[in-house]
Amino acid sequence: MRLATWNVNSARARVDRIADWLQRSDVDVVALQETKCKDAQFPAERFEALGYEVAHTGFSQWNGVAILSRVGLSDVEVGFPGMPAWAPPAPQPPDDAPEGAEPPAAPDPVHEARAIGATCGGVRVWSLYVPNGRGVDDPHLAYKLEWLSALRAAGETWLEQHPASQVALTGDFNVAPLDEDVWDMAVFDGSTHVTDEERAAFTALTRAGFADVVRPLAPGPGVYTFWDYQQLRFPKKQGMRIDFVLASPALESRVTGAWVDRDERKGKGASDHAPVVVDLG
DNA sequence: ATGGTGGATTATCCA
Repeated sequence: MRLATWNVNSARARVDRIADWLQRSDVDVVALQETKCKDAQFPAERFEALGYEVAHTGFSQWNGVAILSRVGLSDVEVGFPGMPAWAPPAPQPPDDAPEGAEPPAAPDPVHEARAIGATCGGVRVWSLYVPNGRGVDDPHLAYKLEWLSALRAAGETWLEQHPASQVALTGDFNVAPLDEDVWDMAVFDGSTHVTDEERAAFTALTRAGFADVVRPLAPGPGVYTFWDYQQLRFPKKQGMRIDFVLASPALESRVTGAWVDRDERKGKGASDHAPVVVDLG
């Protein structure tokens, strides 16, 4: 069985490329992120025509995750259990607010489509789009760390109760765990993706029993999964390794191959991420 | 010093 993850940066803008890639790459299950569409807009029929079952969640122009599977797809679950919603910080009252005035109401939490799970050929596959922390002083970074912590807690509990289960936590983690996972650490000084806190949150996932099964078979430095559209980052080979397949022990033992499909980043109309592929025996 | 690319939605926000 061949499993993959791919941040497609819009399913609709990329539908031809995704379909072509599916036909070329012989993938049985693929987790997609950043579909950037609502469920009714997701081009499911296109993938069904290629023999895939489709599960998608998305309800805004941002985020959106999907799983396509040609080995059967069951037990679809929208949202990872226990994940926090983004809660914008409460606005501060104006300086000239009268004494005793009602403080501004706290905004409602924003529910986002960042996780979908399904059982595909006996493997529990989770397509995950970890929040972008934006900046080190931005409240989105605290949210990202909470999100990763909740993911670790839920995954850890699951593995304690189902130690023999085959589980893949896969997707765009928006974390570069090692210095070699960015082309130049100096450029990322003071930026998200490389902070100690984000790296610790990622390491906690691996310590909970979810191993990065791609790195040992596609070692760096210089192996990336994302290259910014700006500043010719791809031709200059200036990328980041932020997309991962983290496998439970039972799944890890099945891995026979893994690679980043860098060629898919080439040419006009490419996503800014490349697919990451894992073969299971 | 700024914008630099690309997507969704429409003058911004997001990555």
